[in-house]
Amino acid sequence: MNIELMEANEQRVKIFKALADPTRIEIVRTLFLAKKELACGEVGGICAVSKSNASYHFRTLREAGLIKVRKHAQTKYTTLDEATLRKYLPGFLETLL
Amino acid sequence: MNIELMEANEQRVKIFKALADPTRIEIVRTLFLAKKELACGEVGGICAVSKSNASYHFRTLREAGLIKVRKHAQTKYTTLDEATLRKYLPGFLETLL
DNA sequence: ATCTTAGTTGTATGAATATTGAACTAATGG
DNA sequence: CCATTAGTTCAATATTCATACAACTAAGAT
Repeated sequence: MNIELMEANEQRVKIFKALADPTRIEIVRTLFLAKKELACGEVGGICAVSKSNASYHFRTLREAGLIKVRKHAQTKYTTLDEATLRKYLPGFLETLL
Repeated sequence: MNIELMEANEQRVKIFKALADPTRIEIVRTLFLAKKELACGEVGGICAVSKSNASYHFRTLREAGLIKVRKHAQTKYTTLDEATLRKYLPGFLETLL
């Protein structure tokens, strides 16, 4: 059982855990469909979550490499990290259409 | 927020939960690479899991629609459910190569 | 019939996750 | 400087999930 495979599988598990939640699926779906950046606070407008909970979901997605963050003033704008998605889940985003 | 989307997302969450575990990733990977059926008891030879634990993992995968089961005598042979995989995760299996 | 083999199910336990609310930091605007 | 806004962090709680072990069912084999 080689080491590279184990590392790749760890990454896969992290990604699947990150997507194994309805709120986070909705975040990813919104980011893909709207083709625009999303701020943490806007998530509350999509699903019914508190801001601290939204922050937690964003961190989970970020740590899995699924989103990237750009900071401007107090606001953090997130976008999908397409490189990760293409590497580990090619074709997945299109199934959200 | 329409009802069809919510149902599809529930299914997505179920699938991602099912794949969010190293043992189950290995099972899926083995089924794909070996291109043969796998019996519950054989899982212990791939990862270090007890038979009841292997049974639990198979149930999780089956309930997510990721594997199909064929029974012969006492043995249950599983294969990937390619329809589900193609619908929700097209291109994923190939990333396991 | 008895023994063995393959798998399931129940219960218990510990680990990981999700959610909340309050306190906090950092940037902005008056 | 003070108030506001956006987000993070912490502690507490609730829920879900993974694992183990024992008891069980079902199908064969002798």
